[in-house]
Amino acid sequence: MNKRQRQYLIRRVLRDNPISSQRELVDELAAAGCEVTQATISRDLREIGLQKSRDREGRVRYTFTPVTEERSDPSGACARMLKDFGRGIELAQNMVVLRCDPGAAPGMGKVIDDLHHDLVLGCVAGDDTVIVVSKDQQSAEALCDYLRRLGG
Amino acid sequence: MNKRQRQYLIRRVLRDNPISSQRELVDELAAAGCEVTQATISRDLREIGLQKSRDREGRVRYTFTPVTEERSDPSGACARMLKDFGRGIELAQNMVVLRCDPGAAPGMGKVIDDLHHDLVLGCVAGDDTVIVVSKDQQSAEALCDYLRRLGG
DNA sequence: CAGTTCAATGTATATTTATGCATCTGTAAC
DNA sequence: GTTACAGATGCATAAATATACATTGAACTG
Repeated sequence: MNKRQRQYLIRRVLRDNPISSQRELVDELAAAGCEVTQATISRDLREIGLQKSRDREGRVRYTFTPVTEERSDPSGACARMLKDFGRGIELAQNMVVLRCDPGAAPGMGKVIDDLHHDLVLGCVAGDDTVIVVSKDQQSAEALCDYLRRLGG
Repeated sequence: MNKRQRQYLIRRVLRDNPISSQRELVDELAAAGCEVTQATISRDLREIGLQKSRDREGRVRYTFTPVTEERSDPSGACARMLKDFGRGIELAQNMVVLRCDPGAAPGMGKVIDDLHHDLVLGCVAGDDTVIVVSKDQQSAEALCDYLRRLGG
């Protein structure tokens, strides 16, 4: 179990379990066969860009707030995010509405910004929704197709 | 200095200063003539809905992530938010784009959701931008007017 | 007024997270 | 093979935040 595998595992565990402290996460990882200390987890979370927060109901949760690694491969990064966290891509007038896992939207928005795609005028990410704004409906359609292909 | 005044002061201080711990905030408040302990600050921040987070550059910041007090007066709450944090309201096709102070967008989005306004199909809040989606351009124009009036 | 209740707050402490420092491991250079 | 170096990690602890409990004071009731 190397660092990269562990960080991937962390994302999976956090996505699938309600974790409210690094201590719990250490236990979950151990159960999954990955024994590391809280210190390592602390560093991992920072590197991945995950941080503790409360949602609107006050529940504690770790959300994905990207510290994107200035990718040399923006469309690859975007494709990976779409595959990992995407839940649906819809067209709405001159916009494309992306649904994704709770907490993942900011990260999604970041990789879309990083595409520097001509058809993207700008995008805003909430918690589980990203709205990507295009010039007009026609552009949005093309963009929507593009993103769907990217997401597989 | 009562609780409400103090919490208002906290928001002002956090908006105007780079604060990275409750300890610092305690000091700033003391300098402003409000002497309370870290424990009180901790409780205040939770009540207001402010939480520590890191922005994309890794800087620590307190952001406004609302625990809105099920207002009996949604449009009043919205008006207050617009006055306190708003920076501009623009029309864009079938959308209204609200700019606001960094970190304030989620709170802004929440109070707009709470309006349950007929013209609002939905909205997504980023960090300093809220996109409010309406049915068509005409509706968006009406909505834009409404919000501008609300914000004074 | 005495008694009751409740919100606000401080104190002390628990809990959670971050980090300085030492160690280990693997790789590259010689 | 040996030395040098860098990244990853643990250990111990510091720093930051949350909270259990006690206290106070204001508002209300009889």
